[in-house]
Amino acid sequence: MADPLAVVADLLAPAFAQVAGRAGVDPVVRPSDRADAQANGALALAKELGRTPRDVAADVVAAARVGDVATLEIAGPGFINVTFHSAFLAQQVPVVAGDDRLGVRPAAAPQTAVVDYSAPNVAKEMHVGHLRSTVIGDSIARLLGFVGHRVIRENHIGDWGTPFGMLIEHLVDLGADADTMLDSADPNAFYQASRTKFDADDDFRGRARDRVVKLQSGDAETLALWQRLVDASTRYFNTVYRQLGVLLTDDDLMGESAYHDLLPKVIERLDAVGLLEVSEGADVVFPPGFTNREGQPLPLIVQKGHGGFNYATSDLACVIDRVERLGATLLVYVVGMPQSQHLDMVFTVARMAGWLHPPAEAVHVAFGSVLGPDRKMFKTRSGESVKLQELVDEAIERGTSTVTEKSPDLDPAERAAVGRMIGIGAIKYADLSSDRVKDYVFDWGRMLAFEGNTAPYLQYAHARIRSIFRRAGVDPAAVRGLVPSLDAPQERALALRLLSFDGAVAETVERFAPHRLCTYLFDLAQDFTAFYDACPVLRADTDELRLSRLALADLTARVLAQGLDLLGIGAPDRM
RNA sequence: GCGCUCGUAGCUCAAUGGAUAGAGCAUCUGACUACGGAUCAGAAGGUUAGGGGUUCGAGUCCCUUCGAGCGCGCCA
Repeated sequence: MADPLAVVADLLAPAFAQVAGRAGVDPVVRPSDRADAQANGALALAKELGRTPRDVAADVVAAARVGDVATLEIAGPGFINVTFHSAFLAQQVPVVAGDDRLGVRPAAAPQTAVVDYSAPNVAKEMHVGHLRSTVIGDSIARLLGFVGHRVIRENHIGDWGTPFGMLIEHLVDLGADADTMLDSADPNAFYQASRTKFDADDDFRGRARDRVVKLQSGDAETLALWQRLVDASTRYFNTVYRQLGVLLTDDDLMGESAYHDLLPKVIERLDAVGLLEVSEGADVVFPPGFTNREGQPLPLIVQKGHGGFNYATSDLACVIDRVERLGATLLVYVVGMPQSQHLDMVFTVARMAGWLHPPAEAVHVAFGSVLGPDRKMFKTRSGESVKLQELVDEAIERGTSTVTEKSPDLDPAERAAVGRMIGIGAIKYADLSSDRVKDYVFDWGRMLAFEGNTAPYLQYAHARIRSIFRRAGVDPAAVRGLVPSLDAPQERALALRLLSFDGAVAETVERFAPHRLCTYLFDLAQDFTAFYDACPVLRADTDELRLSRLALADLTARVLAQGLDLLGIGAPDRM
């Protein structure tokens, strides 16, 4: 069982090897608009063999044993067009339908993958900036798990550092009122109030600095106060996470504080391998290839002049912890583009120090910004960053009101659940459906539209299929062993698309590119509506054809639901 | 100044170095008393920002110009 394109690639590989006289020639099988697929390998091979591409293609076709899978045809300068036998496609449908993973093959080499995402700060608001990391990271965690990797989610919250001196002192000053302040609707208020006091009050500033020292040295009372701050923020993060429907829980928290004890060790170990240098009073490492404004070597500062550590140190401790304690072989950082140079330097230093070495690798899954209607950074009218909580609330509200309008007969509980699925799905899908390295414009109207490449369109296709089954009175499980008829072109196209889920997931994972999966699901939904329009299901001419089409519809619904789930999006049965 | 990312149809976006650059929205034309019209079929719309190069083949790789955004020693 596999994607038909992968099947034909495997079948062509020996023929290419025979013609080339060596193994390891890529048949270069790609989707095609001229046929079901095309193999482009002959063009590249012709150069190597000093022959014409068409000659090479002819030899490959002659040597290929594709049996009853497909027909091969040479076209153009030397493409090999592949047309699958409909019987082969039909026979593959129940194989995929009978598989819990819907034909998706497990990863050839399962890894232990740490996915670092979301990363909000304690005592601060979550804003749009956290949206992308949270949504993309969650999808990648789901995808990696689905293809069989061992996934460790890590939420690297900002829970350590000098600001905690003033935050804790402010907590002390508030006394009995502290809890209401901490749990107030606006987490920024607490931070702002302490900041204001810090800037205005010399005495407070002094206490805050003393408090940092106490915190660093592990003073029990201070740690207890610190813990109250962390707990309050964690409660707040969790409400947002539950509303967003992301996987993160308290078990995934791995804040900066967790690495605190490892920081001196990082310095020692850098020194031990001879990488540590002193520059302007600070301990630094100079990774090659990085320069500053003046064109001089750019250091990664691991210990400040006054002896404190900074984020580079804790990021290095992170690498060590993930590789050595967790046994990670894949370190995924779902962090915005602006940090690319910093992460690049950290990875480089970690490699130089011997902490990050094959097969372990680190990947920066970078993403662009969320833009407002003016195509500038998404901000409120007053120039503040948009609160994630408000965005989520509005999404649910908008989703719910569309459901109320379109399906007034749903009972209130289901309406609320479906409204949330639509609103949250819309936000997530808008974020995931374009190439993550690019910026995108946040636009309620477009993301909630029922037309076009949106979550509601996909959810609707799913709901419609479920509706067919309710009407048909047929248990979906009963049609899963059927070999469907693929006589109509729409049936055949739909079947081929369904069988390609495997390949779509594979390339999505390989490139950490959820938008590839989105494109696939949109294509699938379009293939389905074309099928639905042209091929009557419940009114099919024969019972056999009715069941055959129900089988295709059922598999479509399951692939849609599974695909959406991998994006972290729900698929309602009615909407 | 140096570095990174982006620039594709009116708009929003696709396109693992492969044939004639594809979708959706909007626009226009058509279909069906509709298995949920939240539909389907079709048309029109392009010098892939400009220039040069590599390649059998470039939106994609390299160089360069222009434009946009973001970084660049003790914040995270």
